[in-house]
Amino acid sequence: MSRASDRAYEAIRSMILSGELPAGAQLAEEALAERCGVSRTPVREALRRLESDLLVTRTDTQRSFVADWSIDDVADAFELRAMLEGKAARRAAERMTDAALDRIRGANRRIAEAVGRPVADVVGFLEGNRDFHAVILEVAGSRRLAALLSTLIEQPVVWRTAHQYGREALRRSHGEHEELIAAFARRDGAWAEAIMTGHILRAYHAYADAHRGLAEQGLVREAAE
Amino acid sequence: MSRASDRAYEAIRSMILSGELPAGAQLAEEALAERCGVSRTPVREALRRLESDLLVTRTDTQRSFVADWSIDDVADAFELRAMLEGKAARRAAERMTDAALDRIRGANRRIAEAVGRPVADVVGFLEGNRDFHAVILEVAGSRRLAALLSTLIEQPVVWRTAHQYGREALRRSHGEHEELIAAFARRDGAWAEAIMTGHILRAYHAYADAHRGLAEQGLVREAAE
DNA sequence: TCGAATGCTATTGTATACAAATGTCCGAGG
DNA sequence: CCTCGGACATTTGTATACAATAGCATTCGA
Repeated sequence: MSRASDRAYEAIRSMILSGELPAGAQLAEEALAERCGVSRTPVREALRRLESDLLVTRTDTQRSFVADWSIDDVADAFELRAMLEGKAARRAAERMTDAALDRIRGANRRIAEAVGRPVADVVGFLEGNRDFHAVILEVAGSRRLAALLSTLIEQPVVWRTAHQYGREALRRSHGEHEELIAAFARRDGAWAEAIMTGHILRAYHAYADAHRGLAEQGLVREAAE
Repeated sequence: MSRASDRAYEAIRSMILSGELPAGAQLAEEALAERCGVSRTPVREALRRLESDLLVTRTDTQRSFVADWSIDDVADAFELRAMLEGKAARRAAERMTDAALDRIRGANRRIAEAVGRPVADVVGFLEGNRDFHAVILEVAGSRRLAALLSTLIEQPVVWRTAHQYGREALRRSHGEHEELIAAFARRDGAWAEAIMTGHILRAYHAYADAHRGLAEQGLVREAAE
């Protein structure tokens, strides 16, 4: 962790994910440097990283803006993610160890707890979910696959609408994870791939439905205006 | 094209691809800056880009080295590339236009010419091949897919052994391209995907065979020592 | 009134200086 | 002979100054 540039990266990233910096906003290095309390050099580095994460775009004249994800972009990203995570699940099933399986079970147990709370703990759910998928990716054992997926997993729109998911959707997610665990326990790669692909695509449609609902209420574009 | 940093990127990249900078060599910013005739700042930027291309790795203490691609890494990359390019071919077939089809045919015609020369023109082949795949990716119309694939297409080991391919392998490649064109002409996504996946995997095995041959002659590792 | 040229401002690109961190090597002590 | 420290050399991180370039608005001419 090289202090300043990582701090800048985290700071800008969270400003984008939270919507504090709305889609289309210009990202001037000097202004960001001041807001992050560092100089332009680490900010520049952070912007390049965010650009490769596709959270930031640059015009042909090198000016940076918060990326504006259209509905099609999100669909595109989910489609690719479904394919790649499916692949990861297949590889993971074929290489699964008992120790890793325990960690995956633990993550899903934490998810169950978060969902079971009197008031569903969405942040807890997201954390458990992240761990669950991270262990699978680790067991899949492909640096490249991990690198490719890392640019697809965190999208601002999704992040901001995750809280719209109902308890039912969270519970269904937990159930699909249980099925994945069964596939892993049997080391059945094809099964794991099928479930994972469906799991991601279902998550996409849950997002799309929630987003459509918001759009009808005129609640989505406000941040960009 | 921001002059200095792009020059540094191209310069370092070609030094790696050509083997002038062997796998495992340390990349000190100052030394590279001097070799490229620029200051450290653009070199740093170039190194970050090369790192995201997986041509350069960094230790936990932030020192950069030319990435060392093991056989497994290469297999891994080809496997992913086969999947992603297959997907791209499917999408391209579904969205193909007559104009794009003409460009694809033109690229394959240039490949045929390069292969047909008295002495096979490998550089011409590679250029035509690049165009061929680039148009498909363009028609597929997924920025994300293009971004993911860009980190997989150019690998130093492959680059250096491409010249080992025999004329027969080049001709077979051309033939597979013709079949792809047929699938595109019929807008048959499933067909295009199947052929493309096979095309990439065949290329992988051609590479693996050539590489194995070199290894037996003890000709591969010399650059790393 | 419209369009093009021009000067001003904002923003990014590059170089360089210095600080912080890492690696290396050699000597003292066990 | 090995290991543990510590000084020195290398390398990377950050800040800042300055240069180059793009954007913008205003004005001048037709």
